[in-house]
Amino acid sequence: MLNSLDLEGAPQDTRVVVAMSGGVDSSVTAALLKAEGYDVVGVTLQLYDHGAASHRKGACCAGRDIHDARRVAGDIGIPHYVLDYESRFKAAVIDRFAGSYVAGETPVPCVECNQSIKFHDLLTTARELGAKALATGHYVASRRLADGSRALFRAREEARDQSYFLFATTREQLDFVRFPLGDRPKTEVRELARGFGLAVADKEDSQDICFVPAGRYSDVIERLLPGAAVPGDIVDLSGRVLGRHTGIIHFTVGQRRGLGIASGAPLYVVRLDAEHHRVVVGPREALRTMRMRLRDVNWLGEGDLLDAAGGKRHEVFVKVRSTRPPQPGWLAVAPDGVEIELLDGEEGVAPGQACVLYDAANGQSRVLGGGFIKSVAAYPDMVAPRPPQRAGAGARG
RNA sequence: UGGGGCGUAGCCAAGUGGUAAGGCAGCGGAUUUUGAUUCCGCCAUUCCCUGGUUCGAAUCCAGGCGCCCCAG
Repeated sequence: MLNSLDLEGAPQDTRVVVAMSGGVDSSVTAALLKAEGYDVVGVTLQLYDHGAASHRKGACCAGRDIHDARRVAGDIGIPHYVLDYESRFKAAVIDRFAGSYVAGETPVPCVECNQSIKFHDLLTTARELGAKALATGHYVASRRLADGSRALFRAREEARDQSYFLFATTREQLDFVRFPLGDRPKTEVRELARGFGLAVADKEDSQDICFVPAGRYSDVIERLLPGAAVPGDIVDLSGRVLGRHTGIIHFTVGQRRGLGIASGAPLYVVRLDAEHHRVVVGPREALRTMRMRLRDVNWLGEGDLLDAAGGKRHEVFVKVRSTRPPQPGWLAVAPDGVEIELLDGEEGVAPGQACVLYDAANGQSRVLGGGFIKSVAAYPDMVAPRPPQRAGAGARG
């Protein structure tokens, strides 16, 4: 008989470390497990600046939030530790973030953080503390399969689903991590928070990059890597120079604002050429990507990726950003990596971003894994004629 | 200094007597636990200048200034 965390033993004999950010979700996670009788230990990671970001709304893991986490731990009666992960976080997340932009890519620091801090270092720490599991407040679900291993699924509330940021979680990590909120809607979590009398019950949701204090991520890069912003040309798809920019680190594929070029129609960043410090711009149509190559693929579907693909195309549903539903596509294992083809294409697909794969378009589909986008098919290759708007599309319903 | 054309916001541009469209750029906000996108809002008391006609002028007239083109 397994307990609510799919573990052997009674809750009171089961130590669980909860990663507490100081926000509502992780606080409720801790309170929930404590209420069930688990031996809960709260751990908060101090990840960056002590003071600078402490009063900023929607941040986590520094200053004010650490105090909130400590207070919640005290209120629900669990031991609480604050661990200094600043240098680890800087090396694994912030430095790589900056390097990625300099290389003309667009990083997803939240994935890096989950991958190398929360589910790596913190997981090790949890084991050292004698925990049988590490629980977080992420909105994602994991379920025990027949063979005892665990699989990852989207959250019940699709709008809250955070699986995009967790695709890189390995099977081993998945076996140890639990997500008690994955099947609960946010409104219920807020209610639980009030029910438990948590001080953070009405705290605003976190958003934006946590370690960027005032919203300008490029300031962080320039502080970290002086001289990283190299001015260059803004060119159109044919190479004609349209203007100048102050550094490709200020841009990402799909971006419209900030180009400062008045042409009749809006211009979007189509590609970043790090080697020549050029920003390539074009019309919105040029933003559509049909194919991409992935690196550092983490496969969480059935069996081995090669077996799963079986030498042929494998139907998948694809997310290239957190805020859009999975789109239909095909996965193929090529000699030089995994290639994804999208049926309808996506706009503004940037190298460096995550490409996450699912087994269905809707509902709590299973996360099949994903990878980082290494390259996208260049625009000229992509002018494959799109079918005209189906006039009768509505008739089929 | 012969002829022709033009001058409206940072850029493009509609408006030919009735009280300054629109697009782009920019700024601000909403949305978003990555970057973007998207959406919403703001953005010329004034039309190169001066004078005139008119109840009323970006629009008509005169003069000036500035650009552009064609010139045997």
